[in-house]
Amino acid sequence: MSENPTDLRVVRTKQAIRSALIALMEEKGFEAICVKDITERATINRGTFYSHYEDKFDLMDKCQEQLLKEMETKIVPNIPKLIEETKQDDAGPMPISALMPFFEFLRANQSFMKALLGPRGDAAFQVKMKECLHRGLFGQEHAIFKAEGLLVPPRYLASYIASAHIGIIQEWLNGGAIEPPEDIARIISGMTIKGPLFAAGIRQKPDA
Amino acid sequence: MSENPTDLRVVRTKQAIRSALIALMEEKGFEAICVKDITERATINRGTFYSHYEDKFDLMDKCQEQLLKEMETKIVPNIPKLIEETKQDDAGPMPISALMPFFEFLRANQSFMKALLGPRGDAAFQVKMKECLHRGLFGQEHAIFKAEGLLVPPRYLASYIASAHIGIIQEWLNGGAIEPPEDIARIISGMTIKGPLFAAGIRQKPDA
DNA sequence: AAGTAAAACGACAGTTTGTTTATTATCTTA
DNA sequence: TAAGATAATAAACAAACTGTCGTTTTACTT
Repeated sequence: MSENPTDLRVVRTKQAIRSALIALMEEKGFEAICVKDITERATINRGTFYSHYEDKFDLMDKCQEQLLKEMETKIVPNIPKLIEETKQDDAGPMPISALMPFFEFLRANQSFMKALLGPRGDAAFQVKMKECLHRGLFGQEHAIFKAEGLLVPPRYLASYIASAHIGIIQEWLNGGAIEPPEDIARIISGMTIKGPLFAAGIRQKPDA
Repeated sequence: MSENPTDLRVVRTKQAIRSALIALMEEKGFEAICVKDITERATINRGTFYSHYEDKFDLMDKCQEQLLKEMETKIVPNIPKLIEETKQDDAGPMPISALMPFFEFLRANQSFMKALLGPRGDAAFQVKMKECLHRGLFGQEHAIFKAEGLLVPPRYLASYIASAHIGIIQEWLNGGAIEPPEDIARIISGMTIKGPLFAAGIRQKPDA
């Protein structure tokens, strides 16, 4: 309810609860977590949990919402830049600078992201994240892809690209996000623009 | 334990349990299902459930395992054909015939697949399915992609392609799998071989 | 330093879980 | 088709988790 919690106790408890959630997600997965687990890990009273959240699902929702809100911030403002770079590219370097804030954000929130997108994560979050990417790429007034004249139904184009990106992110996080964000941005852009097989060096010169 | 259940009672109950699981998955999602729900829906005694499965997770595992086993059957035997078609294509029709059994299988198991891959589904299943696709494409002796000379790390190539495919499948199932399998196969192949942007008609003639 | 609000504590009934018992129903096969 | 085997039912059990409440204690704000 409280928008701006000024009381330090509230801030502390909420932080403890969220940290506990993330830690437990990595250990057991959300499904196996019960409220008792969370409160024990956060060393707070169980009743206190219920004074902040309805149940563990409510907690999860709030955490995801916050994350997605921030995430969108890292994408939307960079769309115009991305369009520029995508258009002018053909042989030169891949358009990566526009994607950097996004991947840096993912790395900064590594543990939670990994837990959410991992095998014990939340399928609903993947859907939300796809929608986020979708809005970022298609929902703008200066959208990359005008929905006219496509050879493939827009839904499928969007699904393909969004899912592929999430797949790369999962792989990246799963390996500990060792590679610098630039590398990942380059890999993703290359495969999306030139096509996965071509970018990988398997197919050569695909002409119509 | 029993490999081949000859007793009709066993067959009946197991079938009832699985049907109940699928129905409830669509309604509430796996997370919200309890054993009591399943047994009530299946109109069997709760004790009977426990004589067949350890818990709802065990049931889920068994169902997924069976599905994945069959699924692999629809992919692996068609890999050689797929390679042929992928190689010879450049301007002609997309290689689709090799993918048909796979998409037909998905459609035949529509409700369960949709539930598993949907927002209330199981993230672990998506991972397993990606591994399945991965094995199908990379794990063969006559693999499509030799792991040498790739411009993109093989892990990322595989993740990209597998995730993109699953994304398309999700979109397809989510819309009720209205389009015939051929159409979906064509869309998927096109984007993978020529690249999503090119296949969509946004970029033209991508040369190195 | 006083007033206020949060957190802790402990208890509550209601569910769900997994196990176990004795009993009934049903299938297999001889 | 009858006998024996085995699956399914019914009912009860402790244990764990849930969500809620009222009271007491703690600690933050001003």
